[in-house]
Amino acid sequence: MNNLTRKDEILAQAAALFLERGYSAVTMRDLAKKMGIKAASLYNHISSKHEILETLILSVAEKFTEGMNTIVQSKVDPLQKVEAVVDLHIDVTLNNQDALGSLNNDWMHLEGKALLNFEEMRNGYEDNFRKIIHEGISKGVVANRNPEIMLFSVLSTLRTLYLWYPKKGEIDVNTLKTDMRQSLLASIKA
Amino acid sequence: MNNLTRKDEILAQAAALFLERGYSAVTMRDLAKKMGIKAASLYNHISSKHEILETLILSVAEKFTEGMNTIVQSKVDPLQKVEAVVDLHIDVTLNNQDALGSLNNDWMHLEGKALLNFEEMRNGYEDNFRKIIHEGISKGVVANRNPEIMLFSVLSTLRTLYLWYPKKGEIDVNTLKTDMRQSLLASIKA
DNA sequence: ACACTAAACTAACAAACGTTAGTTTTGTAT
DNA sequence: ATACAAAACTAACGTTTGTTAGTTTAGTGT
Repeated sequence: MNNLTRKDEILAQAAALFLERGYSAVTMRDLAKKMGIKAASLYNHISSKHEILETLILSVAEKFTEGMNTIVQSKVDPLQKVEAVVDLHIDVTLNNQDALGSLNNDWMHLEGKALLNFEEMRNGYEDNFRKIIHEGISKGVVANRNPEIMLFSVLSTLRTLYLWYPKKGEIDVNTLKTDMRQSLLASIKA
Repeated sequence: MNNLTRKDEILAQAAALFLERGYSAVTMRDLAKKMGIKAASLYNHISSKHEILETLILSVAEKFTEGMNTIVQSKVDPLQKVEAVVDLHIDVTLNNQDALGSLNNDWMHLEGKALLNFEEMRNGYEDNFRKIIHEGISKGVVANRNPEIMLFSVLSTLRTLYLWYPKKGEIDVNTLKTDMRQSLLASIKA
C-alpha cells in the first residue's frame, strides 16, 4: 500500500533541494545527481520542473485548507479553534517539512491557474483565521487589540515553524504542541 | 550630501526585484531593463551580480548587529530591552524593506567569507536576544516557559514584518510600534 | 574649442539551462 | 527462453545566463 513510487521519491528529493537553495537555484541536473541518475531520465517520471513545484505547493496548501475548514465548522469556542490551528500547523509541518519551504518562498513562481488556485486557498485560509480572531474579540476571550497585528503575529510564527523545528534537535511533538499553544494563546488572550 | 549614486540606484532596484522573485530568478537583463539600460552597462557600476547580493545583505545585517549591541549594553530591565528590539526591527524594516527579502531568503547564496560573516552576525544577534530572555526569566519578569519557543515566536514575527507591513496600507509608525510592543510583550510576560 | 569623465552602447563569449528524441539496460511474469 | 514494461542511458537542441572587450555618447570644467 504505502509504496513510494519513483515519482514520489523525485518529489521528495526535489523538495529537500528547493528548501536548501530555492526553486530557481536548483537545476534538473542537481536533482538528477541527488537521485543518482541523469537529468534526462527524470522526464520518464515527471513532465517538467514546473510540475514538481506545483505538485509540492498545492498538495500542502490543500492540507492547510482542509484542516482549516474542519476547524471553522467545529462547534467549539474561538480560543479552542486557535489551539486547533496551532496543532494543524505543527502536524502539517512535521509531515511536509521540505515542501513548506517551496510554499513559503517559491509560490511566486507558480503560473496561470496554479497561481490563482494557490492565492485563493491562501486568502481563504487567512480569512477564516481572521474570522476566528474577530469572533474571539466580540466574545471577550481575545484581547481587544489590533486584530490584524494579532493575526499576523500568530501566523508568522506558525508559518516559520518549518525553519525552526529541524534546528531544535529532539523536541517531543506533544511538548511542542503544548508549549506552542501556551505561547501563542498568551499573545492574544484577553 | 544625500546624493544617490548610480550604484545606489542599481542596488535599490535590484533589492526590489530580489524581493519580488528571489535572487536566482532575477537576471542581469531584468535588472538592466528596470534601470532603462543594457545589461552590460551595469558593469560600469558594479563588479558582479554576487557583489549586489553581498552588499544588500551585509549592510542590513550590520544595522541589526549594531542596534542589538547598543540595546544589550543599555542599563534598562529585560522587558524594556525587548521593547527596544521590537522598535529596532520596525525601524530597520521601514528603511530597508526590500533588502530584507534577500537577507531572509537569499542569504544561502552568499559565499566564502561573506557567508561566514553573515552567519556570525546572525548567531551573535540570536545569542544576545537569548540572553535578554534568560535574564528576564531569572528576574521573574518573563514567563517561565520554554525560552527557545518564546525566542523563536517573537523573532519569527519580527523577521516577517517586511512581508506584512507593505500590505497593510497606511499604518502609522508609532501606532505600529505601540501595538506590536503590546502584542509581543504579552506573549512572553510573566 | 578641447580635454576629461561618467555612463551608456554593440557584439560576442563560453557555460549552463530545461527539455526532446531515440536507444539500451534491468527486472519480472509467462 | 521470451515478452513486456519500467527506467535508465547518450546525444543533442535552442535559449538564456553572467560577463568581457572595445566603442560611442553626453555633460562639465577650462
